[in-house]
Amino acid sequence: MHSPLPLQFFARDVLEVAPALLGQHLVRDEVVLRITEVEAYRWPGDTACHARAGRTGRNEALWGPPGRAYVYLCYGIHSMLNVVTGSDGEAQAVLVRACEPVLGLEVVRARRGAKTPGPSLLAGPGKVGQALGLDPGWSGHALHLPGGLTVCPGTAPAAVAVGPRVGIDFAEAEHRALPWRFADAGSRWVTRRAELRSDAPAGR
DNA sequence: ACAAGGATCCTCT
DNA sequence: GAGGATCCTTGTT
Repeated sequence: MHSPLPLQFFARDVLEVAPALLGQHLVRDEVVLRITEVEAYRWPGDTACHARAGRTGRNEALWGPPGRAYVYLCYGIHSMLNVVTGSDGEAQAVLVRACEPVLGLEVVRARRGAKTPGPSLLAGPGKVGQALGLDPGWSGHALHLPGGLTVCPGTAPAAVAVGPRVGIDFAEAEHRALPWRFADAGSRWVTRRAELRSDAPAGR
């Protein structure tokens, strides 16, 4: 069992934290998942960010202190896990889009309904939330304190791939084009590889 | 109280 | 690779 990453890890700009989260572990009880793909969202200046709707009950955790979870329901079905970054009062977060299993594969397969093996088990943000047994009630949960769900040190990727974010056709063209999606270039547990570029990673 | 839209997933071709 | 399923949140009436 590891200690969670400290608060200051999350209390940085989202464009620093997002690539740094690749390879880290999401830990809930006996289930451990290694993060392989993330996206950054940051308000203002990003019409894809949920903060565009203003401060609402649904996105309250997004505006709160860093190191917390922001879990929202998408399409009425999927619980999407975000890690809040920056400082209290800002609205920025990292969406976890994909993971690869480390421990607790049995539990993950049970929660997911044990379909076909391989990356389809955990490649996709709705799948990650389901595998961890999350729902919007987890919004505001501290990820840097022991208990429940935490983010713990893992193994960093050898190379990072970058590309535009997925599923934000509603946003302005300028924001759709931002290369704010980051993935472990060496992992198969990633969605839509064709849209990623493996050259010079951003951040750091 | 109602209509609209959505940071997706799954099942087919 | 494309299309439909699915149902909650939000803003408006």
